[in-house]
Amino acid sequence: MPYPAGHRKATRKRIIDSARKLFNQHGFENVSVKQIMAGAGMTHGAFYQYFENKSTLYSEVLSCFLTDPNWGPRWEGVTVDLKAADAGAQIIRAYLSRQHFEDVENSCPMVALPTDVRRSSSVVKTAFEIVFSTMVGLLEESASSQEGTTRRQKAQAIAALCVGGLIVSRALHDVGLADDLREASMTVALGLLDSKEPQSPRGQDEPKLNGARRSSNVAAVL
Amino acid sequence: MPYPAGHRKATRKRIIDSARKLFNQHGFENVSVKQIMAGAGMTHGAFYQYFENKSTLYSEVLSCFLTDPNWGPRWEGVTVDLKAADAGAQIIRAYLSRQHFEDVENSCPMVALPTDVRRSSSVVKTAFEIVFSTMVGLLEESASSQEGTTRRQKAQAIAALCVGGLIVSRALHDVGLADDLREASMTVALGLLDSKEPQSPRGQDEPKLNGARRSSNVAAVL
DNA sequence: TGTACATCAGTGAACGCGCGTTCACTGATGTAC
DNA sequence: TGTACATCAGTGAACGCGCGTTCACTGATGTAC
Repeated sequence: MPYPAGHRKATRKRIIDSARKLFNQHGFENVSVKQIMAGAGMTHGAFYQYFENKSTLYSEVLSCFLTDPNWGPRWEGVTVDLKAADAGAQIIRAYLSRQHFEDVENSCPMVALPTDVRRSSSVVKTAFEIVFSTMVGLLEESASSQEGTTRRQKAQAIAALCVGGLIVSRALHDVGLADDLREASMTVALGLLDSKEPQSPRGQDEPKLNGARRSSNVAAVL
Repeated sequence: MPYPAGHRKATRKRIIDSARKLFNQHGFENVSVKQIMAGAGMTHGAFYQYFENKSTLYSEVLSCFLTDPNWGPRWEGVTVDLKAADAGAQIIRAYLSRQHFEDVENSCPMVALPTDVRRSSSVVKTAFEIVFSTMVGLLEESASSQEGTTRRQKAQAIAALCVGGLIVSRALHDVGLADDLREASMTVALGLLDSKEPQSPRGQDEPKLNGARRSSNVAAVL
């Protein structure tokens, strides 16, 4: 067997990593095979020894945000401790941080690619759905219920607010307005997380911190 | 002067209308000049008698959501009365309606195109910003302030929640989950609009309903 | 009323270009002896 | 230890194709007389 074991695996990872960054910056359709392979330090011909075609690469890239814990993007200086009591609040602060706003390359795929996903196959949509559901699951553990709103509904809305706040911020021209929106989204999201049923005493409905969902690889989706 | 007056103007409108629908469905970069012109009932050559090039068409299409009141998308069976006392709630319900979810072609550009806008010129971003600011302005009039949150911040967050809720819904695979998210976003957004400072009596901070912003053409942005 | 005409909206062949994909090849590698 | 070899990762020319854009043209129109 020529070439060391793991050589192919490492090269494949390099291609997917290059594709992820380029997709985040330019969208699915605006990135060529040549660009992806150049980003991985190779020429375009080698691509077809790793992937059947360009389409199959799409869902594979999205899936990698889930399956490999080491590939989860980490925005400079932003950390989230999923085992902390205020994990939900930490997720919101990290997601709507200026670092995430600026780090397009390593962005959460829900922020950079949702409109591409809408137009894609059900495989891609399913991968997207898993990312979203994982985020909702994490937030749900920290959320409290309220009159007319279940914890799950609240968690879904908070996730939508985080994603929407960042997407819209990035599409604005005025940087100051973008900051305002990002911070307003953060304030309101944190408020939603904390707000309780007025009549019920504080302290019930406390998040369970040791759920099975808190495996290390889910951190990667953020 | 050959050809009746207004002929060119009508043709131009047909091209922009065709482009708007195609952009909403496939994104900026995935629509060809040939497709746009076919949608307007012409061949591709005529395009350059109406626009300098394909790039300049982008911002023009976005701008049309603002300037021409008649071009504002109306989702089947959904109406908003901006002069009503509950205008803010009506906007939220219309925006997160199943009709808007399904009517991709006539969708709000903030839902269909934000990731394309992020990658575009400052002209396009500025047009996007105006749409967003108009929506925030309308919501602000219906919103109440709350401890630690100004009415403007609340309105910004509600807008982000509306946009984000719909974008994410459309990218999910499971239709039931998409409905859940859309309705959860709606419930929480309406709750945010209504919620008041607990200590202060209800009734202060009432929205002003006759502001100068309530001109008819702003309806077009929704 | 009828005809010749100037105008210009729209046509479609042609251009250079970059795309996704194929494939004959080159050459770096670990193994066998 | 040194050399010949089989393997296969990666190269880059070539393909057909659709893109944005150009431009010589066709033909529908309202006007002048």
